[in-house]
This record gives sequence, C-alpha cells and structure tokens, in this order.
Amino acid sequence: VFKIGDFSKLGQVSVRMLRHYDQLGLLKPGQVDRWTGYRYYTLEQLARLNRIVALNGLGLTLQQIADLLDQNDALPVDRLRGMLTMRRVALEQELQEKALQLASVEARLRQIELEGKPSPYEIVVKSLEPVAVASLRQVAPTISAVGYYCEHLYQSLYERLDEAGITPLSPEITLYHSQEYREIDLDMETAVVVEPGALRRGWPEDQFNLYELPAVETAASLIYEGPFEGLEQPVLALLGWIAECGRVPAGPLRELHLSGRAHENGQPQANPVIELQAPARMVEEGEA
Amino acid sequence: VFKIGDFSKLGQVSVRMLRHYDQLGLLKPGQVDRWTGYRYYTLEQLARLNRIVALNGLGLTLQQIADLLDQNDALPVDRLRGMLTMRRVALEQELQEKALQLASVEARLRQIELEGKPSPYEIVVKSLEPVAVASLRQVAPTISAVGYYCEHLYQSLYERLDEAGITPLSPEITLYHSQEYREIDLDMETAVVVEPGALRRGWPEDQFNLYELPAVETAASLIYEGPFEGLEQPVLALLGWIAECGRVPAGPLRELHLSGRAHENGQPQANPVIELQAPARMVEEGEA
DNA sequence: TTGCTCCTCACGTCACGTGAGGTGGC
DNA sequence: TTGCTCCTCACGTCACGTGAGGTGGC
Repeated sequence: VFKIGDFSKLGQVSVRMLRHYDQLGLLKPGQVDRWTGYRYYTLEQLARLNRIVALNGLGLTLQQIADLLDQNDALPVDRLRGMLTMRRVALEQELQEKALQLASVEARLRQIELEGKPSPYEIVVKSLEPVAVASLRQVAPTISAVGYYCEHLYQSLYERLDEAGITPLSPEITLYHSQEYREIDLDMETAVVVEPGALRRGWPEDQFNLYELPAVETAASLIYEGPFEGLEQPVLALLGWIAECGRVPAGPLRELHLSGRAHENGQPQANPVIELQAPARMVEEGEA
Repeated sequence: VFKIGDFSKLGQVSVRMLRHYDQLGLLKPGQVDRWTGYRYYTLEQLARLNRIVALNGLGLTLQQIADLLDQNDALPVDRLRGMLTMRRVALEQELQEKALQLASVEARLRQIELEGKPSPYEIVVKSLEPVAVASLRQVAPTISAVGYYCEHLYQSLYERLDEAGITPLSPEITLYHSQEYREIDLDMETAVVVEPGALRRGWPEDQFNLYELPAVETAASLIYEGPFEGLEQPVLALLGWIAECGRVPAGPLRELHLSGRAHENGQPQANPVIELQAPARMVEEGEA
C-alpha cells in the first residue's frame, strides 16, 4: 500500500495527474481515508496505471482510455484495434502537415539567407468559392500589350453588360490561361462578378461569356499593392512558391482588382490593391 | 471599406478570429463605429491579415506574430530568422515524436493481428533515479538454477548486512548482466536498496558491494504479476519491444520485487508483483 | 515544535468554436 | 415588419502545471 507520493514515483506520474485520474474514474485508489481524504494505492493499481500511461503514450485521449479500461480490466480487442487504427490515420495526417510546415519554414529561412530580407509578399493558401462571372476572352500578342487589352476588353464588357441589363458587381477578375509565365501570346480573360441569379436566365452567347468560375480547393494567394507594371514580380514569386512547395498549377491565374476597376475614365489606377490567386495542387507521388 | 463579414470572406478568417486579433492588438480595424461598435476594415489591413495568416500557418503563436508585426509593419529580419529557426527545431522534434508514436501504434496493431489479442503486458518508457544498493554477484550455471542462486545470494546478503549493521530497505533488485537473453551462465547480481547515507561510510569490500546504481535516462518497464517461473515470457516481451522500437539495451536488466522479498522462510512468494526494467537507448543513425 | 506530505479548490494554458441575449440597417 | 449582420460576454476544449490556504503524522 502506497501513499500517493510513493505511488507517483513508482509510476512516474505526477501527483496532480493521479488525482486527476481518480476524478475521471480512470484510476481509483484502492482505499481512501474517510477522515483525511488521503489516497492509498495498491500494487495492483500499478499495472493499471502502466496501461494508462502506455496508451496515453500512443496519443489516445484519457476519455478513450477510460472507454477501453472501463469495467472489466481486460482490453476489448476490437475497440482497441478501432482506436489504434483511427489514431494511426490521425498520426499520418499530422505527420504530413508537420512535414509540410517544416518545408515551408525551411523555404522561408533559405529565402532570407539568399536575399538578406524577408519577401515583401505573404503567400497564403486558401480555398476559392465559386462565383458567377461575365467575361470576354482574347489573346494579347505581347506582355506589354496586356494593359491595352485589359482596358478595352473591360470597356466592351461593361458596354455589353449594360445593353443586356446586367449589373456588374465587383471585383474585376482577370484570368491568365497560359499555365506558365510567358511574355508573348497571353491568353487572357477579363471577367466581372455578377449576381448568381443572372446565370439562370439565358443571354446571347456571342456578346459575352456568362458562367460560374469553379471553386478551387487550394490556391496560393498574395496581396499586391502598386502599379500594374509591377505585377510581374509578385506573379513570379507566387509561381516560384508553388513550385517550391511541391505543388503544380491547377487552373488559370486569377488577378482580382480589389480596389475597384482597373481603368476609370481611360486612366489606369495608380496604386491598385490586387489579389493574385494561383490554383495549385500537390504533385502526386511518382508524378514527374 | 469592408464590414467584418466581408473582410472575413476576403481573408478566409472567421469573424470570431478577426475580433480576437482586434482584442490582441494584432489587427485593429481601420475604423470602429463609436455607437454601434461595428468594425470596418480597409484593404491595407488585408495585407497585414495575410501576413498573420501566413506566419500562423508556419505554426508561430499569435504572441510571436504580434512581436514581429508590432509597431512597424516591416518585418525585423533577425527576429524573424530567430523565430523560424526555433520553430524549425521544434518541428523537427515534433516530427520525430510523432513518427515514434506512429511506429508504436503500428507495432501494437501488428501484434494484435498476429496474436489475435492485445499483449498482456503494458510496456512503458520511464527514467530511473539513482539508488544506493548493497549487493552480491555471481554467475548461475543454468536458468533453472537462478531461483536457487537468488534465494541463497539474498540470504547471505541479508546476513552480512545484519553483521554490518545496515538496514536493508526495499525493494530487492536482481540485475542480470548478460546483455541478451540466455539460458546458461547467467551473470546475476542480487541487490537491496539501502539508505543513501550508507555509501559515505566505508565497508569491508569483500563482504558485499555497496554502491550507487546509476540513473538511467530511458528504460522500458513492465509490471508482471505471477510466479517466478513465468518471468521468461515478460522478459522476452520486453526485449522484443526494445528491438522493435529501434532501440538497443544499455545496461543490465533490473528485476524489482515490489511485493516484498522473493523468499521468506525458505519459501518463494507465490504471486509476487515484479517490475522489469530494461535500460535502452535509441540506435544511432548509421549504427549497425 | 518543525518540516513533510497530503488535501481541495481554482486559475492559466492556446487558438479557436459556439452559444446566449441583444441591437442596428435594409 | 422580417431577415441579416453585427455587437459583447462567456463557456468549453484537453492534459496538464502551479499556486493558495489549510490540515494530519513524525
């Protein structure tokens, strides 16, 4: 028979926890002094305590352990197997997440070592909701022509929407359909968000596209603030980040004009706030 | 300017968390309506929010992030590097722990598949404190002679301690110096705990050994209850577990007689409670 | 009498989710 | 007027550590 302190040393479990196990009903002392409240443990409890510690070391919760040890001291095999299997799945997932985090941390550190300062862009993984959009699509011959195309595409889009009696909402979303970064023949699509109801009514197809931009499970995103000419750098940062994290593009790059229309009265906004979203997915194992 | 709900969608952060960040001073809304308490956020806040989300995704605490983003919005490089380095170390450790846990869980599952029922022994990793002991050591020719040797070694040990005026405490600890399991020529040492003060006074060396059993950082331990003849099975279980976890024995196996002396009046205890402790360490990488 | 152990009660941890109960804007 | 959004306050999570304040046994 041991007092709680001795039992604590025997089992290498803190006194606090022994009291806690008592309270949870996980491990009741063999005897409790009615007057002083002192807990007295027997050697048989030690085997049970060891079970608890062992299962806990595998990462089972005390509640799960209580379920297992409950009434009879014999472990119900099937439940144990079930719990261990669940635990294995959870552990595999946690391992994967941590490994990804570690890779990100190391990427950041490398980046700091190389450039001497942290990247000005913060890249975040997010999911994208589906949105109803109206759009026009065309190929711009060179990268320097993109601004011009953008302006005029949006302009005619707005005109046609006006004729059709559809109210453009915000933001504008320019999509770049070329998967990689390129400087000529950019397949671009200028889109605006419209109310979802517009999809259900039919519209002349030759005037503009009207459809739902698909949801994206994971996209890399960053916020850029500055002139349109400076967009090249954040685009490259985003694509580089994707590659570095073992991912691969999974859809057109989206350029959201969060601070309103890119062009107003024929003038481009001087310092627009732009969100770049690059849909991406993990490379499958064994994929090139 | 966005209301909290819109901003929440933009940044993919729950409304609850935006309020929380406000409260922590991590991200104050650009404007708060004095009368209604409504929070209004601007686009500039979005960049900061993205920073927060990105750093949080690396596993930094909000407090750390607050320290980084504090006054100036420019990230102090050195502090960032420091935190990331710490984080990397922590992540590596967590990864290792999880991997070990996963290995244990899988070992348990395999064991259940093979034998159809969970092992009757719960093996726990613990550390061992140093203890002062008095002991006698001898080689038993065969495993079946161990009981006999044990009895007589303890008997003469107690006699000599009595002559020397040293009080034996408990428990008895029998040490097996052969590293592997073997059935002949067992190098065994029968020891009893004595008060630490006894070490400081000198004793005739030829009567018995008097020394401090060293501390052990990690030892595998299990509780066995049953006759001494049944000890073989738990010993093998313990050694098997050690091997399975990528560890290697690191000292003599200890057999603690927790329920009192092994022999009393020439009779062995019928169902003693015994703790087996096997010091072990992880195999170094590249070690055979 | 002095330490030592034991007792109960309760707060803090961390980044959230989820209510209750109530109020402004279309 | 009816939903919708927003507000504050507060509890719960999980396995602990760490006190405060007090009492028994040698």
